[in-house]
Amino acid sequence: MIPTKPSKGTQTRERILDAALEIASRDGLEGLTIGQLAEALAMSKSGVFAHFGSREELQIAVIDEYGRRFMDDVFHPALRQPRGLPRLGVMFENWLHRVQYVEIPNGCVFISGAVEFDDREGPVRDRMVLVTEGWRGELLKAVRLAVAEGHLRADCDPEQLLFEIYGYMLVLHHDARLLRDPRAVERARASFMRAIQAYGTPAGIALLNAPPHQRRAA
Amino acid sequence: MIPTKPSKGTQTRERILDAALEIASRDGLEGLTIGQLAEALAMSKSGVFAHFGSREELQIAVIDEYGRRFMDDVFHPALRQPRGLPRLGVMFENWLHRVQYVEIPNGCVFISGAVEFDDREGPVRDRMVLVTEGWRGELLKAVRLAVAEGHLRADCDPEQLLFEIYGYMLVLHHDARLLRDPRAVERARASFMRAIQAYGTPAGIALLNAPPHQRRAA
DNA sequence: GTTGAAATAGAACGACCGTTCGATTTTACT
DNA sequence: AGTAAAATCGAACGGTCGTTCTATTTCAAC
Repeated sequence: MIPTKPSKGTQTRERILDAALEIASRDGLEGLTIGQLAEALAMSKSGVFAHFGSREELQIAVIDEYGRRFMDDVFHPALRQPRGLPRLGVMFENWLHRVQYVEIPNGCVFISGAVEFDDREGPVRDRMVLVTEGWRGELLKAVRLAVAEGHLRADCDPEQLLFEIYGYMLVLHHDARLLRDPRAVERARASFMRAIQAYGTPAGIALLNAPPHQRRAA
Repeated sequence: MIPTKPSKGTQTRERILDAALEIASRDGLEGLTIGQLAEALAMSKSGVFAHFGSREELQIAVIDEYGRRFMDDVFHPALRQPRGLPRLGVMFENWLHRVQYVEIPNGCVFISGAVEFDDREGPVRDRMVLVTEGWRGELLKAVRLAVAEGHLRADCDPEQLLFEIYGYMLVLHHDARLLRDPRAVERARASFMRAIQAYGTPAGIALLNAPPHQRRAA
């Protein structure tokens, strides 16, 4: 199938989504309004509106697009690494990189969305849960593979380790953005390393520390 | 000084603040509106408004009151414990207790407020930072005392441990509220215990595990 | 009980919200 | 080039927001 030139509508939709991601990162999904979006794009409110049909659909589209970009930055490149701690380690480093250079400066839709919708029912909340659990599920698989490879101890509870890793990322956001602590990134890395020290096998830890990550390898 | 009977205005202000805390916990400080508040109290908007002078002042009052209640539940009772790991452990348990029975059901103003105001300037953000750093400062003191008492290893970085503990609480909120994971409380406790295993001395760990916490002791 | 102050109500304001609808412009295809 | 469809606009809707006024009611001290 030859890639068709995207229609005008599709192009505009992408432009809108791009601006919407920026606003939603900064102000949250609740702070994302159609009027604001229209002004940023020099369009009319109804022109923007027509592309999504409702604000809820717009919010859901933003969640999906944000998740896609996140996975492209953090998850997919790490799949080139060998299973086990090397792959998990690169996932964490990619994550840290994205947090440092994208989410700390601009905000994170996963985090603000989680807080905004954690006690609200409806399709937006459902999509937040779906996308979050998608990423967490992939992380969990990576941890389990590390156990299977013998890089993490057999008695390591993968969900427990996942819980702790996720916590380090949440507090990294919190400390870097609210408290403006420049040491937060290093603290998060140290926390991860300490967790691996506790849950890892000597062989796995050696594999994690040995080679400089070659994230561009085939 | 004999406690004067609170004037009508003071009484109403407390009623308003009480309802405001409930709404702000659920909907965040941004979701707290004067109209909603007035309806919940069966008052007029202007009647409510007059007690605070502006919405910002109301938000700040909510932050202060929330912080006061938090410290009364979590921090102050723990001061009856001996310095070091016993005190730190009770602080953590009190915290866990409050999260489990207050903040998971109703929401947490510290967390939603942090996300809402982390990239906004102004007095509300400043107060959020102030109250958050107040609590974190007390926690830090408790950790440092545990090092001084020899309950935590001399090479333990108190700010690093604090970072990790705070992370466990943030992910506990996240998992319990967004993902509705009932195991999150146990996961947070296990994370804390693992951190203490890593940073603690044998003497300190023994002190932490030995006596059932007697939180009512003088 | 009277009186001055404090507390509350009620209406109105300009602003922005999401959404609808009909008119108009722009695109895409034969 | 002509035409049907797609895209966009502009105005309007009811609603809620924080805030400002001016009354009116309620409180508290003498």
